[in-house]
This record gives sequence, C-alpha cells and structure tokens, in this order.
Amino acid sequence: MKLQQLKYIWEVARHDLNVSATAESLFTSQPGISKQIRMLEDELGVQIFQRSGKHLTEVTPAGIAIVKMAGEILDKVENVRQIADEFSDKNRGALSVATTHTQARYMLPSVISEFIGRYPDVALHVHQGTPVQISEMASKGRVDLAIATEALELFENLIMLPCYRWNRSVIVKHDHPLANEDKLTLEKLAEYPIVTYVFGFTGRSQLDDAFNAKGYVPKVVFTAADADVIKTYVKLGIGVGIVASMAFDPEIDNELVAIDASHLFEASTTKIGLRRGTFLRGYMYEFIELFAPHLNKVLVDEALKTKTSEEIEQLFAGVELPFQ
Amino acid sequence: MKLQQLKYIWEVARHDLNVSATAESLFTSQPGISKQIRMLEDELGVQIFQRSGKHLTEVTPAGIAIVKMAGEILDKVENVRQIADEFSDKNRGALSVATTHTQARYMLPSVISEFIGRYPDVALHVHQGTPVQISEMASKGRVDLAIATEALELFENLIMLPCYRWNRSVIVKHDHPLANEDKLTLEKLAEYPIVTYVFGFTGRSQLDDAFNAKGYVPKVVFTAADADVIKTYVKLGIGVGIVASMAFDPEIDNELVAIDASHLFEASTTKIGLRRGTFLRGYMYEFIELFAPHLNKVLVDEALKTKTSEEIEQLFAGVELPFQ
DNA sequence: ATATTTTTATAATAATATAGAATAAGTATG
DNA sequence: CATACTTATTCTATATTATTATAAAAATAT
Repeated sequence: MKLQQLKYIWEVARHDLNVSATAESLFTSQPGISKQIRMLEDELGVQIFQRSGKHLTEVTPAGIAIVKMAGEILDKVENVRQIADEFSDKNRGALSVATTHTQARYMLPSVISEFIGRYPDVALHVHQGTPVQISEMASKGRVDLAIATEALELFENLIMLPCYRWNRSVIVKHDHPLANEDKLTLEKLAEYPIVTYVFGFTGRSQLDDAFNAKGYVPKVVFTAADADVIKTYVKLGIGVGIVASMAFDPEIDNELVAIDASHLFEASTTKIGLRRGTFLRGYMYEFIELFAPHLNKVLVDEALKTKTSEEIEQLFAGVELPFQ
Repeated sequence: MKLQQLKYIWEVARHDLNVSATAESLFTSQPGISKQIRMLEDELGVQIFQRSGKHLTEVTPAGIAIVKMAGEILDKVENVRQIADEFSDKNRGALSVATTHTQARYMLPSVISEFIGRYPDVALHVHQGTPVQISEMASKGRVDLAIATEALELFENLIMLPCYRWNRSVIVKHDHPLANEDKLTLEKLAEYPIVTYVFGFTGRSQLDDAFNAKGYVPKVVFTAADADVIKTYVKLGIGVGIVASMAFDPEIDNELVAIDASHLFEASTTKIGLRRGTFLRGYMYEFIELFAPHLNKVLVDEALKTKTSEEIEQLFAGVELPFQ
C-alpha cells in the first residue's frame, strides 16, 4: 500500500469516478492512476470501484469504507507537513480564511492589519462567499478556517468556536418617520417596506423568526448579500434597512440614522469553523485569538479534541462572549 | 512522503534509535533505512532525529510530533487492511487475545469453544501474561483485545469495556476450623496464614484494601499468579486460600470447601481492553458479545467513539453487569 | 442503428526509486 | 587507545512508477 495509491482512490472518488479527469487535475497520466488503483485492489484483495466494461460505475461498499479511511490518512499526512513547517520556520507559511462580506468588511480589517504586522511572511488569503460555500471550503480543507454566522452547523466535521454575539439595527434616512421613533416595535416595522439580507446570510433566519413569532409578515422589498448594498438602497428611499449593527458607521453613513433593534430580535453568534483533526500552526491560533480574545490556545485545543457538538456547547457553557 | 518512510521513523523510534537493529527486525538493510529517513527529513525540511557524528542521539521536538502522527497514520493503514479483509471474507482472519490465567482457565473455555465452532477459519491466538503485559500488548496493537481485571487503566489509549463483576471465596480443607464457620469475618480470616494471588493479579489490591480498611494485617504466607497453584498449596495445609469464586469447582476440588466471601471484599470488575481507533472485524464483535452478552456491536461502537474514560463510565452507567 | 466521442485497459518503453553489498568513517566504551 | 558498534557513502542490481501510443468498450449523439 502506497500513499500515492490512497491519494488516487481518494481523488478518483472526488472526481465522479472519472480517472481521466482525475489524471488531468493531478498532472499525471490516466494509465498510471488506473494501474495503481488495480494494484491496490489486488494487494487488498477487494474491489474498491465497481466497473462495467471500461467504466467505473460506483464505489463498492468496501470502497466506501476504504476511501473514507484513505481520506483520514491523507489528512494526517497533511498534518505531518504542517508540523514540519511549524518547526522549520514558525513565522513563515500560509493562512487561508473563508468568510462573508459582513465579516470581511466590518470585523476583519483591524484583525488582519494587526496580523500581517506580526507575521509579514505568512501569506494570507481571504476568500469571500456565501455561508454555505465558506463552510464547505473549511469542511473540505481548502481553507484553514471559516468565519460565519450561519451554515457552519451543516458540516459535521467542522468544529464551531463561538466568537461574539451581535444584533441588528434599523437604518433609515433622517427624514423618515421612524427616525424619531423612541420605542421601536415589530408591529411598526412591519408597516414599512424592508430592505435586508438575502436568506442564508448574516442571521437572516433569526430576523424572519422574530416577525413570524408575532404573526407579522414583513414586506421585504429588496434583499442583498451585504450591508453596503442595503444601505445604498435605503439611501434611495426604497425602504427601511435592517442590518447588523456593526455594519453602521455614523461618520461614513451620515445620511442615515441607526436605531438599535436588539430588543426585537434574538442575538446571533458569529463562529469560527475549523475542520476536526487539523493541526493548527502557531500563527493560526494567534489569528483566532485576535479575532476572539477569549479563544486562547488552550481553549481551542480543548475544542479540537471534542467529538460532538454537545461537547463543544458544554465547553463554552461558562464562557462569556463579547457583544458587538 | 512515503508510508515506508513513516514506518521507518516509527520503527527506529521504537528501537532506541538504533538503525541497524531496526533494519534487522524489518529484514532489510541499514543503508536503506538511513537513506529513507534522510530523504524524509529533506522533504519536510526538518530534522526528525538528532545526530552526533554517526549516531542518532535523540528525537527532536519536531520528530516527537511527527513520529506520533506517523504512528496514527500507520494505525489507519492497518485499518484499511482490516476493512479489506472484512469484505473479502468475513469468516476468515485472525483474532488474538491476551489474558490472564484466571480468565483463560475458568472463563474463556466455553466462549472459545463456541467461537471456534462458529468461525473455524479464524485463527485464534490466546496469549497469557501478567495484567501489565497483557495491557501493553493491546496498547501496542500486538493483540486485538485484552481481558483482565487490573492494569488496563494504565494505558491511556485503551478503551475498557466492563464485562462482569465477581468476588472471592475462601477455600479450606474439609477438616479446617473455618470449614464449618457460618459467619466469616475479616477478623477471623486474619488469624490464619493466607495463600492468595500475587500483587497485581486478579483483583489482589481490593483484597488488601479490605483488610487495611479494618486495620487487620493478613498473614500472606504464599502468593501465586493462578488459582490452581493456590489450591494446590491449600490442599497441602499451608494456609487458607482466597481465590476468585469462579476458580472453585466443587466436583474437581472435592478435597476443598469454598466459603463465599463476597460480604468481605469489594467486588471486582473484569474488563475487555481495546485500543482506541482500531477497526474491529465482525467476528471480533461476536467474540466480545460471547464473553459479555451485554456488549453488543452498537454499544462497543459507541465505546470506541469515546475519547475519555469519563465518557466510557457515563456510557456504562445504566448497564447492569452480570455477576459470576 | 450507426457514427462519434469519451473513457479505461494494455503493452512497450523510459525514467526513477529502492534496496543491497562492500566499505569508510565516526562514536562509545572500557 | 584499541575495539566494538553504528551510521554514511558509493556503486550496482532490481523493482517500481510514469509515459506514450493504441486498443477496446461504453456512452452519447445523429
């Protein structure tokens, strides 16, 4: 058994059982992969892939178990490389983060400028996407960590570290009737056309839940994936905006007024998602701690050891999260 | 990185950093291993072993982490083989069990005769040893499972499955004063010379604890690792025997009388020890269930998923163990 | 139904990697 | 300081792996 062979079966399984496409993606030849797979099957005495003539049609039951184990082995091989990098030069390496617009635009800038100051030789990559895309990238190991408020729970191999809690503000133009409203209610809010996040983004579900619970149907006239777009449309007078409070800056957004709405909606929690079983480099711990000061190395290591989300909840039961 | 290289560093670390001895044990040449290790170090860009001239002197900090990870990888490679065997022929394979005399002599015969009836093509190996030796064999993966009452807790990578509870009997010759004693106490027992297990065997510590708790000092005149030897000396009139109750058979041991002593000593629990993270074959689950009927596949799988001994305790909190 | 495309398997060959024997060279030990 | 022991080096034989070209089977389109 060779690591190369395990890599091949893993990759072929990822590429819809298409050996040619796999070969191309790995910059090698198709016969090489085909042969290695057959050799592995011969050695193990078991078929990994079902064949019909010259096509691979499906993964056998044995193959499913073997490919899964191969994936775990390859992860650990990656860990060995990470460990070696860690010891060869602690200050050199790469950190890739996947996150949403809200985090990238409003929460990460200060963290990142501090981080690149401390680690000039760490190549930092920030990928932006939908919460589902972000979570999937972390789940598949294409990024080291994901930062999001939603969707992380969809991937069972992700460990979620709660970072901070936040709530929403209603934003309107100065001349809007709600601008001088001193006691904002859901009822009043439901009377106006609303501009807010697309479903699946930035705690949108909690927003809907709050209205539904009281039996109101909000007139959502426009949705966007980010607060900058929402604010633009509020300024055009399309409707009342509801955005994460940290997305409002009184100096930049001086055409608008923000009214705190934290008494109307359930607070949301932004989390860092890490793939279970990964080896984290020193600067990765530091990045996490910069973003969420309570997430020190000891706590993160504890969290990495857990096997279920219940254990994680238990671990963070006594931790007071910052509120933004 | 090659599996071969990981195997080499793992084995060299196991062989006191002696490459020549490692080569001999692996039936290969010393230059081959030396070269592969250097190539791995070059590839990773990190020293795994510290060298002084031509001798390997110690494992570097990076090496410690890498060798550990290599061990985990090799374990998983072994799992791949097990999975393949499992699917190629469920009824063929090997099962090795390490256990003590007490289990092998009094508890396992019925289990084993049933097992070899069901799986004639599974090669069964029973290794006998001290509790510490047994546990170590399981911990290092040289046997699939260990069965013992003591020492399993010394190895943190072993999962302990409680099998049954048992207690002790006092055995004497028919003409001994205690033979007709209807209310046996520790006080009376402490008056006679005692023949029992060697320390570290078959719940010996609980025996000592019971005497110590009441302030008695038992006169232990002879100790042995197994009940057969103990019974032989009791028959010679050397002293009063204290053995596990299941070691007494009224028909075979008709020269002796057994007096139940379960009110005097804390009951002991015999456990099966499994190495964490191993893949168990179907017939292994069946062997375990034959030995301890409450340990069905579902429960064993649950136990294998746990990470700490506290979780195991929690898992078995509601399980009623048989009493032998 | 048939032609075309896509895909894997086979075979021969080239490139590379691995292991082994012999030996040199460095430590450790008494 | 000599001896035993251990690892490194070199060279060579063997084994493994990848590649190219091509055949053959299946899927898809016409």
